[in-house]
Amino acid sequence: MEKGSRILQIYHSLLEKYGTQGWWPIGGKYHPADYSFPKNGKQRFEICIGAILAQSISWKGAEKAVMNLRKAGLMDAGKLLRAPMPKLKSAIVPAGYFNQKARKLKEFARFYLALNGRAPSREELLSIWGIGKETADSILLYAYGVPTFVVDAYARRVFSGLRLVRRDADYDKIKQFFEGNLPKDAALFNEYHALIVRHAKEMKKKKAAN
DNA sequence: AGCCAGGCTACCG
DNA sequence: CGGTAGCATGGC
Repeated sequence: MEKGSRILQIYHSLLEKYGTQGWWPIGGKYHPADYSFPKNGKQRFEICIGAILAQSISWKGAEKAVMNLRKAGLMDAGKLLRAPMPKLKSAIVPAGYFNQKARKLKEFARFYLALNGRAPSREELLSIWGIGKETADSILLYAYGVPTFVVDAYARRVFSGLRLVRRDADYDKIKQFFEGNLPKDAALFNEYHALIVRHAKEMKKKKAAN
């Protein structure tokens, strides 16, 4: 069997095994099998902020920081941009790296305002300080519904374990491998990414139990 | 009690 | 160029 053709099969078996995941919580709630988010600009901005806050930290911490920002009235590009640094930093403490992330949020807020409602390109996102490939792709897929595949450490681990990608393959190469062997469908990419993470976590649990 | 989480930048050789 | 220290917190 050719490697690429297994990609869709694996998706179906993961979906059968774990069911729909509802990867991105909106308003503190998960919405499995509903790919219609974001419903408005506020939700869209919040997903972008969450994507930045979630860098190299458990989602739990990022989520707490998102809640704090909302409570502080900062879940708005203009307000976030004008917020005093100490206030911003203290709100995002649970997400770790608060000095760096405060700057990242400000840089993103400025960029977001300048978009004036239009969708950004991947290039534009990558040009922002603090936004790398994975965060850019997460924003495109989850905040804008652009069918772009999000590669993360889990995808690398799972698929190099299956010998389908090289463990040291570069980000865009892995991304192309997925995108080139799947229908270009945002809902599918959304679910697949979530299933990969779910699967990786299940494997880890199993390993820990041994 | 250390390791690792839904990464990225800066700097080193 | 590729490799890696540094960034910070919290859960296990």
